[in-house]
Amino acid sequence: MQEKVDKTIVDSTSKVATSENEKKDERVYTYKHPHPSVTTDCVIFCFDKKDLNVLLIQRGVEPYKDAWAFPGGFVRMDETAEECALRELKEETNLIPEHIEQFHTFTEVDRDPRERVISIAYFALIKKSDVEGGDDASDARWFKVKDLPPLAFDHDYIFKKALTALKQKIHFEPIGFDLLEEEFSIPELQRLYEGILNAHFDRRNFQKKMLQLGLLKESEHNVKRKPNAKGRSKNKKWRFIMEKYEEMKTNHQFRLEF
Amino acid sequence: MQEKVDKTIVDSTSKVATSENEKKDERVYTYKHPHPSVTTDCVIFCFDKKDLNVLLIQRGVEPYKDAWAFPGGFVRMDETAEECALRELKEETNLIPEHIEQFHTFTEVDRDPRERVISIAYFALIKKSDVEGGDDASDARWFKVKDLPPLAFDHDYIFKKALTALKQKIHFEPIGFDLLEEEFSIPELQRLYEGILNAHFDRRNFQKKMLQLGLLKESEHNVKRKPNAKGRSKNKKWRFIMEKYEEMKTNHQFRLEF
DNA sequence: GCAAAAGTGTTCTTCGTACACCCATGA
DNA sequence: TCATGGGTGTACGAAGAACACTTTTGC
Repeated sequence: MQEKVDKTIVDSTSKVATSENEKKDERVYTYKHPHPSVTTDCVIFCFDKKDLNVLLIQRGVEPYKDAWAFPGGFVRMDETAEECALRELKEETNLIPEHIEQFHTFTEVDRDPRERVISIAYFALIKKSDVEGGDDASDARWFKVKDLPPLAFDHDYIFKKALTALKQKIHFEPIGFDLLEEEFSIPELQRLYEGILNAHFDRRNFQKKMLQLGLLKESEHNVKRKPNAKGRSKNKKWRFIMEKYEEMKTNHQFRLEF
Repeated sequence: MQEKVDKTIVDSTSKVATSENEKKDERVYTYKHPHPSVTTDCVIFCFDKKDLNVLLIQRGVEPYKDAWAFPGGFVRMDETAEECALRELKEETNLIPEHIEQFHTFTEVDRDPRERVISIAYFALIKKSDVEGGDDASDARWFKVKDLPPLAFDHDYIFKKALTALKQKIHFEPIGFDLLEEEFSIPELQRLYEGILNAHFDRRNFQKKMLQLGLLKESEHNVKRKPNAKGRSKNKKWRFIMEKYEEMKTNHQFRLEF
């Protein structure tokens, strides 16, 4: 009932800021109703030649000591969940993703054995070239999606949902380019799609479809050939035209499907 | 950093269950770190002849007194967010949805002026026949999606996301049937799709596509005609075959797209 | 009785799919 | 030099889109 809801809100608002004046370590926060902890977890994807990879961090303490888990941490009172996810990512792995996206919130009562923890989960995409430089944490490692170790907490389930969300999303939006370098070949792009969707496409049809979308342009660095040279040319590189995509999206002309 | 995260978890675990023995009203919950409140909000859709509708509840107290808002409330410590959404739905509107689905979690720091509140949002689908009987709350009312009043908090934004999520979902899964009666005509189904997707389809192509999916069967109550009668027959009713859909889904044969 | 809605099939065009050869690259 | 991978075009079939007439239904 509406009355009840608002009453509850008023109640729990009455936080007794017990000890603003005490020593910092002894400050506590008191509520008339129990509150869960809220964290974010981040499934970071990176694509390397043929394989989709995710970044895991090995836990140093109980519970699930030595098990692998996704990076994440507690949402602060002055930041949104997305800001939290980005901050934790930076702190724990020194990575700044090309794309980040909330995909699900996990709320099973016993998902953390210590206390009630609700986790808002994100998937993030990163280029391989961005990884070199970042990712200096010794307890962090990349794993092939097809070959993951056992994960802590409910992170197996989180991963499954993350992969599903990624697959769904890539059906509709050109987020795959966030996993590739600025310039890439069509076969690279195809391996990416095949890796994520766990499928196989005909090379020629894949290329035709991608080029028909009108979102790719040839790199200026491609070697130019004589107008009627035959057979294979040098490895062609392409670029994704973000502006074109934005334009098509606002005009509702965009439609990708694989 | 991993260390820091776990330390934080340990800290905030040290909840001082201050007063299990005191009078219930004076019991308080104390944490070493501030915790946000966590609520669920529920965007309930219902389809009526030509229009998609949502259920809103008029607020009785400040803030946003008299403004309209989605039903929802605080997540209890012993229930998942989905259980909470269903419980609140039942309590506030006496409705039991055909389908409920989490679509986004809203975490803007100032979305509630009183305190930090994170809201896990669901959309729910309900048949019109289920509404009659439920929905006895005097402060609740159905509104056409195309004609909503101003909403409380960030509920305008929540609604926009809910509608987008519903549109996305109905592209891929036959959840539209949860909004229709057990038996329905093809034109009814078409109006539903057109209403949700805000589009127009050719009647004959729509029917062809729907029947081709193989998920519909004729009602046994349809009047039978002579084998070679001409012209229009009586209004035909159809049923959705859930078992067939499940079968196709497990065999990865299903593919809907509008 | 009349206007609005609903049942019904065919044609054309578009898109997806299957498929083969030649050449560059690097082991 | 040989195997692998990459560039390129065409023909066929399936699916989507456009489209008219007749009958029922409800005002």
